[in-house]
Order: sequence, then structure tokens, then C-alpha cells
Amino acid sequence: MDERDVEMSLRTAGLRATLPRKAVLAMVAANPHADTDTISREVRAHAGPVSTQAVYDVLRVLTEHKLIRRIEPAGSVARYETRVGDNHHHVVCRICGVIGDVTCAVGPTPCLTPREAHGFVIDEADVTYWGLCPACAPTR
Amino acid sequence: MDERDVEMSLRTAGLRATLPRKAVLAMVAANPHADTDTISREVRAHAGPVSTQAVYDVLRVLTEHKLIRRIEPAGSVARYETRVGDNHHHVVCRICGVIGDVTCAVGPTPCLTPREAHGFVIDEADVTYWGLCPACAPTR
DNA sequence: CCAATAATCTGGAATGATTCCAAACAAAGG
DNA sequence: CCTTTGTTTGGAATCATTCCAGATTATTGG
Repeated sequence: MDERDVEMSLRTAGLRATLPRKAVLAMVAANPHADTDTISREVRAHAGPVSTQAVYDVLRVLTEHKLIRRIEPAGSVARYETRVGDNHHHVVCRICGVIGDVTCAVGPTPCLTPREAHGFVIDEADVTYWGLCPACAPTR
Repeated sequence: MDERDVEMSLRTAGLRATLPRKAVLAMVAANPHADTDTISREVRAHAGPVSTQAVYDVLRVLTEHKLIRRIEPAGSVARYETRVGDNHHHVVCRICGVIGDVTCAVGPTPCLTPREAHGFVIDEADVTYWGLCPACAPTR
């Protein structure tokens, strides 16, 4: 995702293309599953002084406009990624916490299957797989 | 789950059957998806003075021994339930936050399907459905 | 190019669930 | 009955995140 794409995405979403927003969006695109603190530091390293406030604000706005997705595995701080709307899930290593993407194996939007349960109208399924990553598995 | 069952469960798990533990376990059994604060207050209401510390300690111990399951939907505090080991999932109302159980529709342990992804060895799948509960759906 | 609007900055404070502490006390079970 | 394990008390600490409010700055439509 280069400068141009980033600006386009923001404008298409009806957002002003400010420096903090461009920097955060580019950063999230380049580092999937990064947490707020990492994003903050990286953004400052690459784009100059951006306040922590601004980073939180930007992450919230981008999430609201669905330019990024916020994921929150149990016991983890919030993390962000730019892959949106493609119904993929995550696998989290129980030891090191590293996160991987898992494209849903069963079809287009399979995990929404129980569209109706107890009268609930379901619109999204959030799937987190837990296990051991290739690096940590051997140690057990 | 009566007194007897509660004590049995604890003993079977190799745990001492103390008053706080019995009270917390009975409480979680009776009120699925309750959060720590609710559990604390209810336990004190029914079983006399039990410290907040004890409640947190007990919840941790019971979780470690798999007598209860801790669930943490994004944006929610930790909640607990006694249905364990039956591969069921949850549906959360986006408006009022109420949680329902969803027995997995696709078979025995279907959601573990991608047993292997990116070299990860997966041992558990955590599925949260998001939507609107019967009470909130009409309001939209 | 300029004004109006929207976003950001600063710097601090507050929140709120959860964890940790340490010493004293109580209870369970062999 | 004694030893071990849990619990109590009363704090304090952590840490991500949110909120605040006024001043400043940047973006963009006109």
C-alpha cells in the first residue's frame, strides 16, 4: 500500500487525508496485527511527532469507517489489520502470542451459518483459533 | 447444580471444597455468563462475606481446573460459565450485550477444522457471533 | 487563495478490571 | 489435632484506554 493508495482509501471513505491518518493506515497495512503502542512508536519513527491521542483517535475513526479491523484476542490488547470484509480469522500462539491469518476453509461466509440462534439476528462471526506457532510447538 | 454436585465437582478436580469455592461455582452454574463483579455481589448476598480477592482467586483456580470457562467477548469484561468441553459458542447482542449459547451446528468439533494453518498446531476454536438479540432487534 | 471546518496537540487526569502484596487468620482433611 | 492450603484485609500498582478543554494547525471546498 503506497502513499497514493493510502490517500485514496481515506478520501473514498470520506475522510481527510491528514498526516497522522496516512501514517497510521500505512503502518497498519505494513504490519498486520500490530497493537496500539507499536503503531504509535512506528508512526513516530517514520512520520515525525504524532501524539498518542491522535493515534487512538485515528485508529477509532479508521475502524468506524471500516478501513481497518480491530481484533481483540482474549487476554491481548487491541490489534489492527487492514484486511477487512474478507471473512478471515486468526490463530494465536498460546506461548508467544504471535497472530496468523486463517482464511475460512469452509466456503464464502461459512462461519455465519447459524444466522439465527435463540432469536438473535447474527451479522458477524469472530473466530479465534488457539494453539502453538511453528516456532513454539517444538519446545513443548 | 445442588450443593452435593458442587462439592463433588471440586473434589473430583482435586480441590478443597471451601465455602467461597462452593459459592462461586454454584453461582456461575446458576447464572451463566455473569461477570466477576456480579458473581462477587451475588456470592456475598447468598453466602455471607467473601472477599473480592477470594472471588478472583477462586475464578482463576476453577478456570485452571476447567470447572468453569472464562469468556471474553471483545469490549467486555471477563465472564464465566460452567458449560465446558462441549464445544459451544456464543452470540453477543451489539446493543444490550446479552450473551446466548450457540451449540455448534456443523458437527462434533467442526470449528477446529483448520487443524493446521501456517504451521500452527490448533487445539481450540473460540467463536463469537455478533448480532442483535430478540429484544433489541425490533428497535432497529 | 482563504475561510470554515475538522483534526491534532498538549498535558494531564480519570477510569476500571485485574493483579499483586504481605501478614494474620481460618478452615479442610488426613 | 496438626499441617497445609485458602481466605481475609487493606492497600497499592498496573496498564490500556478514554476523556477533557483550550489552543493551534492543517485540510479542503468554494
